[in-house]
Amino acid sequence: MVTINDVANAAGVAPSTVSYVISGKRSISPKTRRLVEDSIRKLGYHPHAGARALASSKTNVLALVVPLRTDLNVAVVMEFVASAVTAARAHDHDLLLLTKDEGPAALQRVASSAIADALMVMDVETADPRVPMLLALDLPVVLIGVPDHPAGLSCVDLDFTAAASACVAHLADLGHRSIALIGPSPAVYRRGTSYATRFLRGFDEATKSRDVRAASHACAHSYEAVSACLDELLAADPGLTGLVVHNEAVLPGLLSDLRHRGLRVPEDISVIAVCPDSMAEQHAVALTNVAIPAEEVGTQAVEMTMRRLAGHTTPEVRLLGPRLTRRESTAAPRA
Amino acid sequence: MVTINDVANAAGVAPSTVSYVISGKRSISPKTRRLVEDSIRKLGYHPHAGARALASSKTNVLALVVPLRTDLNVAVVMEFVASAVTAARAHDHDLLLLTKDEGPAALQRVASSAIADALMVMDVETADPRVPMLLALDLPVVLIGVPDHPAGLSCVDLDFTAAASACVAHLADLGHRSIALIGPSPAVYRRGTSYATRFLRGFDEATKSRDVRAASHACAHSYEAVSACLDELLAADPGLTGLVVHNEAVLPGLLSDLRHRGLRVPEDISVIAVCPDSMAEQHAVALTNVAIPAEEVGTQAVEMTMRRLAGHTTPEVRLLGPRLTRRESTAAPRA
DNA sequence: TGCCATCGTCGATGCGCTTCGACACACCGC
DNA sequence: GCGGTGTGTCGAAGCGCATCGACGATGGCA
Repeated sequence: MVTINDVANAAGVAPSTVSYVISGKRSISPKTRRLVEDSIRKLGYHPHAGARALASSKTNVLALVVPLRTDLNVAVVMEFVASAVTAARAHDHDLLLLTKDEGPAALQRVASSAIADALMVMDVETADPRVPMLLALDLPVVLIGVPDHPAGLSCVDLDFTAAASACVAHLADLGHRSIALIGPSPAVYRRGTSYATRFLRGFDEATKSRDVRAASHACAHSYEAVSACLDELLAADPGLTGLVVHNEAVLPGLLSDLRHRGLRVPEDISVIAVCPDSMAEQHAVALTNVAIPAEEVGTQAVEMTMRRLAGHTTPEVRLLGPRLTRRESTAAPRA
Repeated sequence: MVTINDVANAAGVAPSTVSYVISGKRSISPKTRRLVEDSIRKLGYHPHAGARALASSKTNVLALVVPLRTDLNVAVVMEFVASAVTAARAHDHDLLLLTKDEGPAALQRVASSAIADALMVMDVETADPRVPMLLALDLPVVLIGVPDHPAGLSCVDLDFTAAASACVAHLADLGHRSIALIGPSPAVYRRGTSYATRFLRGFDEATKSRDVRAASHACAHSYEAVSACLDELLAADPGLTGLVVHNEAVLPGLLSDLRHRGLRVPEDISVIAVCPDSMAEQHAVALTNVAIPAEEVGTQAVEMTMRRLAGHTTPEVRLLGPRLTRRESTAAPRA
């Protein structure tokens, strides 16, 4: 292993000088800098992460807590993770992956072992049991999602309430008088997942204020569940002409089931989805959608984290405005 | 921060004794052990990861290199990652996420900074440029996939060649005389992705030996690409009755396109997919499939890594046997 | 020419832990 | 009762780095 001493010897300077060249925390003459940098390159020197962490109490590692559930949208989670890794690397940080399954104790462990400098937490629940612990942790924490009482925690997410409004407004503007929300699986609601709750709230408020008949239904991933869900919704209101789908996994099954029922999209029924754009474009009938900007949320989460690490102490709550793209799956209902 | 000294003081022993209690590397009297363990619990002591890494040159971190591409199956990647994290935690290790985009240099960095104890590398290519570098690294490395010259590297993956054989055999046994492979996107083949190449080879060999007319076609994710792909295949051989789909993302589009063409599954055309079971079951017509055992591969990869870390020096290549499940999407062709 | 301020570099110290050799004590057999 | 063999515990050293105070050199100004 090549150490800072090796570099110092090669360059004919003191180890501390090498350290200052690397960190830039003291001024260095151009001559010395060149000398040191050449030696670093020549020897292929990389500072020992452990030693650095010990001496500086900074690990340059961000921990990310992800849900392992398959009832969440894996594609979105993956996209988020990917952009977070990339953004973290851009700030010279690495990403450590934790699972929600490990529970609050894992957060304790990471914090008190000084494994990471900050925490990013996905799949936040309305009354998330981890929040009090996170507050006590005195590490910077950024939540992806918004719990009921974020207190001193930073949060970032799509504004799902506004997203729901946008969906309802789009359909209502087209003239739909009866629309239904097909939501995530019951388990997601049951544990009070932040985004599901917020979307539902937005949907309820918007349909009420637009004077539109509304129904909503949680829906598991299986084909049977989708079918049963449509059965119920159509039975409850045969005049249903608009569907807001806040459950990406269900889309393929839903569309093919509609076809089986002889319901054409958008002629007989309009469908607007909350999903990544790539997913919306992938269907035979391209879907009107509100985008889930997983990539931007990931980037933002990292940026907020880095700001906290840089000393910004005031937590921010950032809700990204929804972006609705009209494609082929929505139209005015037939008179 | 509570240190090993605090624990030692609280327990009335030397710091080194505390260390030995934790590591179990020397025998400790039951009395002392209890004393120390109580203090640890009472103080909520967690060893400082950096200090530990510095002193022992072990980080208890596994690095995993994942592809960020969206032309790979995100669900499979996610499932793999999830099981790897879980398996790693079971061995008291954490998982650091790297992206393939960072290139070979990132592997160097991780190795020489002593950020991780071992590397797991996904999305391996036939002639992967990272292989020579990995060999030089003197960290344990486990590849997910099999390059042309694994030399001294451990590998684990589904036996895609055998999987292809199984698919062909299933269709041939049912009586199909003309079948086609719909593979991953052209880009995947172009960069020589290990699993795609191996599957194609297996497909070619099996169709040849079973005397079945065969065609194969790379296929991008878009609906247009799927459509064009089917156009070509059906034009080339109107007698086509069996489809082997080695591209999960394309399944929904493919199935709905077939329906549009008036081709019923399985009456007019049989479809067998290579995809996770959950995905196969999710379609209106449940799909006969060869499972992609992402979870088991993830677990195995970690187990192999841990074995290497434990001193097992001989690299192993482990190919998991394919498991075919017959569902509703395959049947004998009509006479 | 002499003094002070500034800039660039150096040495020493300590971060929290593991590990090695040393050591104290108890217990065995003769 | 003595030497010998373990067993359990301790103290010290050192892992590779960041950081702080100190110090020499250089240049400006009087």
